[in-house]
Amino acid sequence: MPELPEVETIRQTLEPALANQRVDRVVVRNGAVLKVSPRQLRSSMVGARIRGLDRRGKYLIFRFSDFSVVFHLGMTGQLTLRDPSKSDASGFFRHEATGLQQSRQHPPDRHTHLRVFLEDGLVLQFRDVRKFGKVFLVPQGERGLAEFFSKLGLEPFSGQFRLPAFLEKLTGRRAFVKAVLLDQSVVAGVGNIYADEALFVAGIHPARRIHHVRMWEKEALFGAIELVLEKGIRFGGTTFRDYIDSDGKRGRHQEELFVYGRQGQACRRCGSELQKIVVGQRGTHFCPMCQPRSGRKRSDHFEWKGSRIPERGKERN
DNA sequence: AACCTTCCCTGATGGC
DNA sequence: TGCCATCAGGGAAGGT
Repeated sequence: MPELPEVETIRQTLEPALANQRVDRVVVRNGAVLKVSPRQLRSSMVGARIRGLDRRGKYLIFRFSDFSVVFHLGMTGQLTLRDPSKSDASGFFRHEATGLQQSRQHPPDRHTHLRVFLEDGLVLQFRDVRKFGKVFLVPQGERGLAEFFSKLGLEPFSGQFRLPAFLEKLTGRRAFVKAVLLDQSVVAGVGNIYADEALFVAGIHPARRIHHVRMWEKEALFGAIELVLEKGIRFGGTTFRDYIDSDGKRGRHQEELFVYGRQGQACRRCGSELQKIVVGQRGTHFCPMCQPRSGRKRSDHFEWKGSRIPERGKERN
């Protein structure tokens, strides 16, 4: 599922191809994913120029002069470019850990709900098998966007992502720490993969209640969130990279995951068998040794340097 | 207000 | 081989 690092990767790879291009034509196949009428979307976009691509949490923002078109990719949403003058790739590839389908340049099919034709001939295609994705038309630049995102939580890598603000968001809450991480009004952009990864890095059992998590653990969690998101972006996210790049390079993040999708395999840090449980209706992966239910002792806490995994016995810094 | 459950949707998977 | 039940999961909605 596209989370912050995947959406950021998409943003980075799409922006150079789309910035300052004029929209020539908009074709809607299935309006189910649109939170605006096809007619209104067309009349706004056609003839207008894409000024740039921004991101907020898991939302991708196409900024025009007088409005923005905002995408949420849901579970299976894809935004891809197709050059009709080049031959299409055949078939789809399925990512083992995330289940996300990815494709190289592909012809529109019954899941391709929206196509945006650009002045240089490229076509931006929105494809979403499960239709959990959404497309919004947000009026008038900053004011509209500020209102649109008013309930969204702290934005990682921004000036607002600071420890005191994070702690403030946690006060008064008693839910599972995993559920709190998935709550987009706390930290924007963390989904199931990166929640599990962050809890592993912080050494916190996902089914502990947030109000029982110690202050030093919350501090570790704060740092862990930024660490795993940064790492996800650095490895190009888990999915969309290679069909956007023409050289076919694959993202490598799936090979770097600590716990997500690795149940039954050995913990990269201690070698224990990783487990999968259900927490708050979500599949949850963790290491029973590194993330004990009762919490780690502070003296056993370890600092992470970058994304390197501290080895056992060498974990104190 | 915070929390929990249900629902949306479709392809993959497993049992028989 | 075919058929059906089950599962995955982000976020909105509705109930407590």
